[in-house]
Amino acid sequence: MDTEAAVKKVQVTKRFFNQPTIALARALLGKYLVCGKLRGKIVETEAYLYRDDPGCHASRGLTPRNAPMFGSAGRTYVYLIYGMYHCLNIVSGKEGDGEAVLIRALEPVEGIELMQKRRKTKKLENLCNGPGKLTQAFGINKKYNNLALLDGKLQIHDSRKKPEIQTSRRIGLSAGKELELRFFIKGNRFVSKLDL
DNA sequence: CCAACGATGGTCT
DNA sequence: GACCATCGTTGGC
Repeated sequence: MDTEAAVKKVQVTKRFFNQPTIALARALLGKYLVCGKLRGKIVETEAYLYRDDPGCHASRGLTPRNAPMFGSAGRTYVYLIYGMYHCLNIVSGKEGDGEAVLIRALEPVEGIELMQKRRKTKKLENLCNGPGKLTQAFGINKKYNNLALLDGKLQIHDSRKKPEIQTSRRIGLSAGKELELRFFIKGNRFVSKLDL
């Protein structure tokens, strides 16, 4: 009873984003991504690091595309992948580091009808169980790039629950595929891939 | 069930 | 011109 309504409106603090990238990738699990009336629980993330991570967009220096990654923590980095889909990241680390956390999957919570319409399917498990799917369901595109999450149209809301976290290699990379930098809520059926 | 493949266009060399 | 932090479909079992 209680707190469902109250918890909904509590954003994380600015301090929340100022933790090391891997810690943030883990801390984001169980939190809520909120965009207008849409709301989803974050169930899967990946960390992208500056040092010794050839899979990171920032690993070969600043370019026009990856510039948001070198900004301050708590901003978005949205880019187009395979000419069709967008990926949503949350910039992390210290300014100039070039690190970020990729949001890979959500458990749909509110605004499910709109998600179903945009994704052209009713099946809940198929609405947000992948980085390209969740941006489609939430209507996230390049216009959402390089925006501050605090007080913006995209927000992260808090949750007190501490989910049980499982790790694996990251998905879909050629370089840096061996690193154990994927994090997801154990047993959650909205995760993009359960094996590995 | 699952492996293979094509779509599609921005980004960087 | 090659690469790509993906996804839906297809065709096999």
